[in-house]
Order: sequence, then C-alpha cells, then structure tokens
Amino acid sequence: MSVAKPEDLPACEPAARPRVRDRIFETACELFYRHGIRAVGIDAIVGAASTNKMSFYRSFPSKDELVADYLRHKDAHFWSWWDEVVAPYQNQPRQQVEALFEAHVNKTCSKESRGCGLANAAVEIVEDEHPGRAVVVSHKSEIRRRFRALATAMKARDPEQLGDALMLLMEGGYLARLTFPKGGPVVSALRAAQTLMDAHGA
Amino acid sequence: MSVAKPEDLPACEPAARPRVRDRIFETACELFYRHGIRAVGIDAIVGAASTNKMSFYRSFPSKDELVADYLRHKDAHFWSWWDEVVAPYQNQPRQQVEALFEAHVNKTCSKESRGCGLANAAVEIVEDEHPGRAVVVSHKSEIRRRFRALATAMKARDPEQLGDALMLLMEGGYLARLTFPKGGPVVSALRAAQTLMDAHGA
DNA sequence: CAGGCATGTTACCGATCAGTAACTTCGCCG
DNA sequence: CGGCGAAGTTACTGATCGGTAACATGCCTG
Repeated sequence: MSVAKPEDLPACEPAARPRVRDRIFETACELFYRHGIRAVGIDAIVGAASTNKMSFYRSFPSKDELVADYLRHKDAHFWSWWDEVVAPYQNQPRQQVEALFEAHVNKTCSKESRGCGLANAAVEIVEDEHPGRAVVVSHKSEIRRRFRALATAMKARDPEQLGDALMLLMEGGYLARLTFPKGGPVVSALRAAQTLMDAHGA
Repeated sequence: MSVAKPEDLPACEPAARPRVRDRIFETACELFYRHGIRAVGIDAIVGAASTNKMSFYRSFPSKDELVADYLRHKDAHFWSWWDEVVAPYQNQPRQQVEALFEAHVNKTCSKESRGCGLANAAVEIVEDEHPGRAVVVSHKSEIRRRFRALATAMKARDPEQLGDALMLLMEGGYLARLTFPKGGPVVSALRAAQTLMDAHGA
C-alpha cells in the first residue's frame, strides 16, 4: 500500500488515485441509482465505464463493498443537500422545513429522479451482513432524528409526532415517485407539511 | 373444490388444478415478499416447495409471469383488506380513514412485515415491459384515487391535496418499515392523518 | 386391468454472475 | 534511456441464472 519514498514528505494522501477508480465509481453510482443494485452487474459497470473487470477489482475489494461506498456517497450527498437548503434560515426551523420540502418536491418531480437511492437499497438489501445495510439504517435514523429536532426547535405541541409525520411525508414521496411518472402525490407534500406544522402550533 | 361427477355439469373451471401449482405459488409469494423478487430464483422456489423445476414450468410460463401473478395476488389481497376494514363505517369517510390507518399501523408494525410487496416491486422492477410493472402502477393509482374520493366524501377543503397527503403518509410508513425494526415513524401515522383531516375541516 | 394425466427425475442448454491469474501495454519521471 | 506503476487484455473458474428435453413414475378412473 504505502509506497512513497520514505525519506522525505510522505504525501499525506495516498497519491490521490488518477482516474480509473473514479470513472468506475461514478458510472456505478449512476447505474445503481437508475436500474437498481441487484440489476447491475460488474460487467455492466466496467463496460459502461470503458474499462475491464481487472481494473475494477484492483480498486474495489468486492461488489458489496462498492455498493456500500455508493450508499455512503449518497448519504453524504444527501446531507450536504440538506444543509445547503437549510442554511439560509438559521434559527428558523419552520422555514427550514418548508425549504426542505420545496426542494424535495422539485428534486423528486424531475424526470431523472428515481426516488431515494438509500430507500431503494433498503428494499433490495435484506441480508443484515451486507456492508451497505448499516449505511441505510443509520441514514434513515438520522433523518428521523433531524426532523424531530426541527419539530422540537419550532416548539411543536408534540415534536416527536410531528417529526415522524414529516418524515413519512418525505419518504412517501420517494416511494410514490417510482410509480407516478410525473411525481404524483409528491406535489402535495409541501402543503401537507405546512398544514401539519400549523396544526402543531409551530 | 367443486367435485361433481363429470357426467353432468362439466365444471366450467379447468378442473381446478390439484395442488402442485398452488404449493409453488404460495411458496413463491412468501419468498418474494420476504427476500425480494430478484433475490429469489426458480431453484429456490421449487426447492422450498419440495418440487422441481419441470413442475414449475408446467404451471407457469416464466418467472416474470409468476411475479406478475404474485403482484396481482397482493393487489387483490390488499383491496379485500381495505374493503373489510372500511365496511363497518358506511358513509362515514372520516371514520373509514381512521380505521384504515389504525389497521395499517398494526399491520406494518408486526414483526413479519416487510412493508408493501407492491411498493417493493416498484423498486425492483424498472423495465416497462415487465408484466408486473402495470400491476404495480395501477395498484398505486387506485390507492391515490380512493384516498382522494374519501377526502371528497368527507368534504375536505382541498380533497385532492388531503387525499395525496394521506397516501404519502401510508406509503412513507411502508418504506420506513424496512429500516426501523419496530416500525419506526409509522406509529405516528394515525394521529398525523387525524391532524390533517381536522385541518381540512373534515 | 388399461389408459391417461399429474407429478417426479435427471441431465442438459447458453447466458450471466462475482472473482482471479498471467501477461502486455502505456505513460510518467528520474 | 530505463524503469516502474497504473491500466488494459485475454482467458479462465465455479456457481447460478431462467428455461427445456426425454423419460420414469405414481395414481385415479373407466
């Protein structure tokens, strides 16, 4: 592993892999999201990435580990999206939720959307031992935690109840997206969230 | 079922296949629901049903067609559940929705639950040509239609908006079930539905 | 008993799956 | 130029995928 002339400056990062690994990873992410995890094999990935299987296995220990990486990537991407959407409304939890739902509706209605990659993985990955399973579980737990925290911050009458309800609205939109070509019921998500927050006096 | 000496009454149904087909089908339904569609192969099904592949292909034209049958079965089962839950509350749409959500929460929290088989199929089946795809789409469309009809019947201020919101709550519960071992946010679904209906003056 | 039909058995097909070995080529840098 | 590492190439493994052919049973009924 660690090559780097040991004498001077061992280059903190492991030389930042040139490109093949990134090309494979990017391709895999798109294919997994668009067609599902089980539906996409290694051959399909390396084919689409214009490389070969050996180059793949030089960069990734196994498909399952690649899947876990894909899910970690989706997780990180999701939270940076969240933080970005929320940023303009410091200490305004209600506005934060509204911004989140507005952005969520837009994102989910776009024609490239296939819902939430993490949620889809929750359907496809059943085995507890799969390295991606833990990523999915902790992702969804964090969503619940954050919605409840927001509900608390906005002084809702029953914060846990409101937080859960908001999460259900969001997750439901992801799921519905898969069967309704234009998004379907998701379009009502923002107003539903507002109605709930109003009713909770927040 | 119907025995009937063949001399009279030629039994309109094709003699109601004895049992192998049913054994296979029942086994397949359980495996598909528990482990997912793509994760379960023909060999696994016939193995679990204590038969062999030939007997399978004498009863079903292909795996895809079996999957479609599985989904049609889930669909029929779902609507008979719905009608049953709703039956005691004729012309009381609000009570019908409450009964539906109460039953939904109970069902979804049970430890055998793996959410909604149709929704899970929406994740796994991406190809438009797959015979199961149409079943899933029409199932979800009908859910939306019914929720909107209920919202209309209860004279909600904005029936389409309320109907969609109720659907999102329900679908969200199915999805959350897959990551939260005890059901998670679903437990709040009934109260959320009530809050929404209250707010819509229904 | 004879016939017929539902089922079981075995072996196979070609395709694809995840994963590996051995060798060659390319491009960069000293 | 010489060398080294990253990448490409080809061929392969053994398992599993969906699906089929040919044949051997069993069992019920006429």
